[in-house]
Amino acid sequence: MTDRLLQSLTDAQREAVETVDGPLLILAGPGSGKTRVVTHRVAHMLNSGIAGRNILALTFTNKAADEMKNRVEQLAPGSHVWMGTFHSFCARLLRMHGHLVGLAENFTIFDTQDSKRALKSVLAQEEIYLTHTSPEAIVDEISWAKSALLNPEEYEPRRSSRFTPVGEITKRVYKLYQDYLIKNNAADFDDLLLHIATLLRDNHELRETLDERYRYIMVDEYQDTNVAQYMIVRALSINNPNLSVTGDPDQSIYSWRGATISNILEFEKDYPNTKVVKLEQNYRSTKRILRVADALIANNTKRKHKYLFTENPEGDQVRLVQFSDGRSEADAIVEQIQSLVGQGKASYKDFSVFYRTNVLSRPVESALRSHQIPYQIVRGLEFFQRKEVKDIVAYLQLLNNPNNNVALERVINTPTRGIGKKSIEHLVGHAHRYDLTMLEACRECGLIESLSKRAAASVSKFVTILDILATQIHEPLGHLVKEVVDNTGYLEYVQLQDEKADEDREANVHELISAAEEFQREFPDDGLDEFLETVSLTSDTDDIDADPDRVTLMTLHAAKGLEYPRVFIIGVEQGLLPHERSRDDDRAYEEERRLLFVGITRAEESLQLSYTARRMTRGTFRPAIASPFLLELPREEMDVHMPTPASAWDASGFEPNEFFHDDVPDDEAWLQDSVDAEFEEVDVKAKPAVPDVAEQLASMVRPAASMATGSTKQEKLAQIPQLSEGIVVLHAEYGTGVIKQMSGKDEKLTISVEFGVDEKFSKRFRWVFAPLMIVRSE
DNA sequence: CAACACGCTTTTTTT
DNA sequence: AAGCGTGTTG
Repeated sequence: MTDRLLQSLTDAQREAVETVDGPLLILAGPGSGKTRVVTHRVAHMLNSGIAGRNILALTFTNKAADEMKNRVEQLAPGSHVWMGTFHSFCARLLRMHGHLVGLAENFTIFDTQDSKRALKSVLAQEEIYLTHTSPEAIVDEISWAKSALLNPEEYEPRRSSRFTPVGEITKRVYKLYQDYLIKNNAADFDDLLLHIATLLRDNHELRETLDERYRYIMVDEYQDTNVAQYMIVRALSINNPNLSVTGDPDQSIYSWRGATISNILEFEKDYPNTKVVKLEQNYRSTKRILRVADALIANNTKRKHKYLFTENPEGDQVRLVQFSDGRSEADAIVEQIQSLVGQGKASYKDFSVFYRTNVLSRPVESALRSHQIPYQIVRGLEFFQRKEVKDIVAYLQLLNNPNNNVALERVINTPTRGIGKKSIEHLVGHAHRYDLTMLEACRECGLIESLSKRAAASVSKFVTILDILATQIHEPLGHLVKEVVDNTGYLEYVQLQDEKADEDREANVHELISAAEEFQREFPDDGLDEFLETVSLTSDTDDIDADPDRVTLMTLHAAKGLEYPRVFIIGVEQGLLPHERSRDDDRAYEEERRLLFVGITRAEESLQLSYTARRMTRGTFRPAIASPFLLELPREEMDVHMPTPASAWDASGFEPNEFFHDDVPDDEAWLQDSVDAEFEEVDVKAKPAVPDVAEQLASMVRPAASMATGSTKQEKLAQIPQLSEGIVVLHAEYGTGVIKQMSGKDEKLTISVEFGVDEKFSKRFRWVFAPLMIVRSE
């Protein structure tokens, strides 16, 4: 068996598979058979007598985990290897050991939306009104801190947020937010990692037990691990440093989520006797596709050169096409697919379409639908994120964890039952005053004087519904979900909405019931805890209606680790790829390039990149400009299709067929022109060197990251000389104001600031502590 | 005091 | 599409 396993592998691959003990770093270029190596390695370990329960394989996405599970199952059926995402692994550990950090077994996992609501509750409680930043920005900042393993005490604003109110506010609310989560018996995504990392650091006994239990650990996509993930892996590999990681620095695309590429670059330093295996031969793509990818990525400066080669055929040129707009782009692609499938040269499952942002999928979707081509979309509008699904799930979460105030506030008036904003405010106030959960406060609604009789009656009815449902909590999941839908009258509520908005939310409710039934069939021993965990940590219901032969649509991020014979990458445009937000940041810019690199290297046989002349954004057409990355691609490998210059800007008389004539300019002037045009546009918009006050103030409405004032105590002290009466400052809550009065010195400096446009009001602050920054000094 | 309709805005990427 | 503020109706 083992021999057969090894036979099919190349020398380099076999070396990786056979290295079982000790640290192992597998540097795997795209298409180098990494998944093959990892799965064969697991099978090989099992064959050499290592128990499945001692092996842990961690991935980033559920897709990657499923893929691995399936392939290991084929090679070594019935093994008990724990394969899953970091987050699901940590969630399972936290079910067992959560009490050590204040979480009961039935804790709820808050998704991004829940986290935001939780933060809003905290802000409301603290009476913090954000005028110059957003809850999203604060949640993001907390998320960043958590993935860097900074607890509320250790947190200091990071570089980019230090000069905005975000840093100040985060410092103020991080701890409170965290306390709120614990009170709700809840953990956000980052907590799953943070709590486990903290536990492993502080609890030696637990660390040793788990280190011993998971003696062999494999981590996929190691270049995308953040500090928390790094610490977890490290903590589990001290007594048994049999850690193997795979990765490719050129495919690091998650730094925005806190991934630190140094984890992979310094792996050899962390683990002294590391064996390094390089997988360089590509088995996936044609020579041409690989050369295009290589030429592109060579433009990254912060990069080790890597040799990529393939023995695959030369293949066709990479197509580069300009379309007039997103619709013709979508239509043409769908027609290409239809035509190739019609000729019997390909089937639907060979095709996939990648894009930078989720919105770009919409025209492609509608084109596919109108041609009745089967397709699947990887997390576009995520099923479990839809309002109707989240509502039902919130009921389930509340039943499972009565401390979950976020869920309660979501469902207390959904369907509407006469409990409005004011009533909820009274309930929140009551809960806060007597330190109760929202549910407890609801039970006492008769005692709350401020609550109207009518509202109190509604609240009582709501509590009764919950109590009835609570008796069914151990029923089979499908039944339970149905009970929730029935008892709350949710279907009637949703039908009403469907009629008005011409939607089909009802279908989604039914799909959720099926999903619950399906889950129960697959995992008969699991209950509500596990179901809700799965719901929180997965985003699509892929395997429910699995028609295997369909076109796949996904973002470039989601595409990592996958491969398709025929790939389309749409919207390769300035502002999209590279994305607008990476414009001023070299490192982010290079990450955008890696993103395109990842996309290109997914293709086996054929690849088409496209951009448009104008693209619909937020309801209006804007001229689009070809991505500068396209200029970096080797012209001799490309097959360029573009319309005559005149028609590019004249959408009216434009037929899709016109795009495919062969009237291609010899030089790259057309592309260069678009790039120049962009530069001109930038120059026009560029801020004057010395902006006037009004303009400065206007730009403050959305504070830019580049504002040059400080906010640590040291920096605040250093700024004092700049202060004087009449100076304009920005307060995180109150906005801009003018310094009216100053007293005290240094740390004791107290200033009084007048805010407000029509209605003026003044506040006094100790300068070093105040969430204030200098807007304009003179 | 609640419900609903309307317009405005918002969004990079994911667990 | 969904959240938010605003205005109207009940």
